[in-house]
Amino acid sequence: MSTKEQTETNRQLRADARRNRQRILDAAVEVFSEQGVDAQIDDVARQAELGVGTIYRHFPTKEALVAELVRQKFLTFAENAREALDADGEPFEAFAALLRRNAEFCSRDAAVQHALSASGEALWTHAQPEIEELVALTDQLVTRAQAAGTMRSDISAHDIPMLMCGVSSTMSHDFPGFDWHRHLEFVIDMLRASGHTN
Amino acid sequence: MSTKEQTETNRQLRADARRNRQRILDAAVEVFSEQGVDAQIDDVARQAELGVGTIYRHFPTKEALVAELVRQKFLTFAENAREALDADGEPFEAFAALLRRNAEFCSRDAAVQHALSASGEALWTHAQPEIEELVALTDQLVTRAQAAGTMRSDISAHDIPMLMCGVSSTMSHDFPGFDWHRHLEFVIDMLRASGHTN
Amino acid sequence: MSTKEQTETNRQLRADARRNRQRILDAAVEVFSEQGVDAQIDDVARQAELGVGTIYRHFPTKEALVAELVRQKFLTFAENAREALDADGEPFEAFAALLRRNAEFCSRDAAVQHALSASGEALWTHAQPEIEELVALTDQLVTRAQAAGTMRSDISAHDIPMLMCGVSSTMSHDFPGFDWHRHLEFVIDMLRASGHTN
Amino acid sequence: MSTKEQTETNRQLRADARRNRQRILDAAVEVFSEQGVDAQIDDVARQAELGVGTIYRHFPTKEALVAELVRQKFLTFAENAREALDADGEPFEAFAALLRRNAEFCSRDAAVQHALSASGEALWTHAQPEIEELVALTDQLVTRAQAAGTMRSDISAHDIPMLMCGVSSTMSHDFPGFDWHRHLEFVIDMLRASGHTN
DNA sequence: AATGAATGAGGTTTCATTCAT
DNA sequence: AATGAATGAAACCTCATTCAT
Repeated sequence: MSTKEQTETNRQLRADARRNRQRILDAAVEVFSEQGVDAQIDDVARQAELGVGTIYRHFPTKEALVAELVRQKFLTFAENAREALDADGEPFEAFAALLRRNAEFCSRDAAVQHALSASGEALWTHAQPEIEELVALTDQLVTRAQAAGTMRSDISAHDIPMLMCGVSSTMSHDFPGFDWHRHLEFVIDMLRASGHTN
Repeated sequence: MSTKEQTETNRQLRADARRNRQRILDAAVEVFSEQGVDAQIDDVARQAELGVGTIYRHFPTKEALVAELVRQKFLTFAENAREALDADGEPFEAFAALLRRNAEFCSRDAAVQHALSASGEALWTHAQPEIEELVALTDQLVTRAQAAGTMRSDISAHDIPMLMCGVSSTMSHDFPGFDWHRHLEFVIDMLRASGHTN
Repeated sequence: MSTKEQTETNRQLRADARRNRQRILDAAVEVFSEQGVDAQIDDVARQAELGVGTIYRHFPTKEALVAELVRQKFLTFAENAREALDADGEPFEAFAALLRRNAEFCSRDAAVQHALSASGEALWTHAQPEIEELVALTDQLVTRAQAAGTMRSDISAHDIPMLMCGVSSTMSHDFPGFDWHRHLEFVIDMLRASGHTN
Repeated sequence: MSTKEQTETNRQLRADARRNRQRILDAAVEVFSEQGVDAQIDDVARQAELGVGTIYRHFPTKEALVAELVRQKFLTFAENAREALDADGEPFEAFAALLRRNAEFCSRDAAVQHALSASGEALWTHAQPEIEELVALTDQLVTRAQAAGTMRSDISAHDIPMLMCGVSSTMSHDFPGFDWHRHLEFVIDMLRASGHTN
């Protein structure tokens, strides 16, 4: 077998493995969203149409799988934040649009929400770099909006995940009267510099 | 055994039983706060210095015990709300004081917070009467503050548990930068009629 | 319930538990002897006619169960050695009788034999006190027989377990021609001071 | 492809295959010696720097691989025995030298020792021819030494593997005071005709 | 009524073996 | 022929719940 063929074969295999890895992550989102993180790995395997062993080949423990789900969520948040930073338009409104986008994204899979409430710090540490980037980007967005005078000046970048986490908690409780869209708009209104309505 | 002795024995037993029931609830708060609702019944029993069997005499399942914890929490919320309704002073400030008091109460035991994120609807239904009373009282408090012109007029009684639930979620994450006192003050700001600062 | 009754009840329960503990140990000997230490805990449970959980209540891990089996074996060795020390008669012959007795005892359950070859040091450490006592007693027996001039003078107490371990290894292989009785007699002959035949 | 090319390719492949087979056996000795026969096939593959699939091409099951290891050990024993038979010098001393040589050889890889204690008869049967040859050669060596009057006359060829197996068991236990060199010398003493010291 | 030992279904994880590339 | 990803039966262990004392 020539070197080229060898390389292509390897790539092929890796592509296969990579596709399975994605299948696992997708299945995990699906299953954990429906049943909470206490769902069984066997159910994830069944959803992914793969053997349990395959999951354990990709993720050494169940916790590692959940941690990766968390990381991917923060990765998306950070990507969205980067786009918001590049976007034209009024800084505060761009920021508000980002919050709505991220909340919408969260509402589509409850998996990570469940995960975060149930589990320990190991989850945060795995996503450390992504979290740090998100905070840095948020800081830029906040600073820019405050400079424009359209965001409350006493808001810090750290307040945003805290408030958004609150919005997310509204999503995961089906208590009567709970409405995360409404919760989010309260938050956005509060962040806006008083006197500035859009 | 004479009737009198029988009665005294019964009284004795009932007093014992009542005390044990309370020991169990206290132990459950302690243990679930520390370890989450996934803590074992055996741990609750050990903390209560009782046998597991005794817990099952008082609560048919683990879920029933957790549900009772939830109910008691709403009971306290309702009691506090009743007191706030009786209190003198500016209606909005009285309401804000209630929120601070309830949040403080929540922060002292994380048990229910953990419980709510992990479990299903059975929890809500067990506490139905207490929840309904709480909503009714909240409605009165909200209406009164809105009549005084110091609370945003578009707030409904249902928004309060939703926003407070968000504050509670801040308590149960030890994410860097999270501070539930700060979150709560943001919420109070959200509720206040614009132009009215205390 | 009176204090006396209470105490009796506890004793009753403990007696029950103690009997089950013994059932587990007996079952473990039976199963590990037949199938080796790789046998499943479920099989031990079935043999003991108990649930798996009961085994795990008595022994935290499978290894702990095996370690206890080892400890009990050394306990018996030490008891036998103590009896040999008390026995009348020629010191070397008393010692030889002890070796035959211990070997016979070993041959009746191969469980520990299997265990020792398969597992690590954790096993030794659990039985440390029993091993030390056995060595001390062996030392006395050896010294006494050497003083009587009927045992080779260059033998040390540590040689005995080493040689007996060799005899045991003969038991656990069903290689054609292997005969542990014969192996043991070679060992005893070798230990005897030359010129002294019984 | 020309016939010549075909042949060369085949030769190439066969040489490759032979080299891989040896790599596997070497890796197996290395890994099983360190971790016991419970080590994973994946570990053997990693040590051999080959894929697991390649191991399964050469050996149908894990047991077959272990059995081959056992066979090779007996092969070496038989070779050594043949050399001992050819050697000049006092027959008993030549035999003792053989035992020392074989023990030394065993002590360098504990793999087979571990294997034998853990596994069943399939191992013996695979090595049947080599074992039979070893026994035949041992018989000649024993007879010769007995004829010379330097070995106990009641020793049979079957006693030798039994006693040596005991020495090997000393190698695989790191129990305090165990010393296989010392054990081996005791065995040699057992075999020596009384009154003949070297 | 209280106890805590016993239960066993069910969860996570491992690993010999197969098979697509 | 070689690779190593995939498989899934089977192992260990947990824990809500039951039940004999």
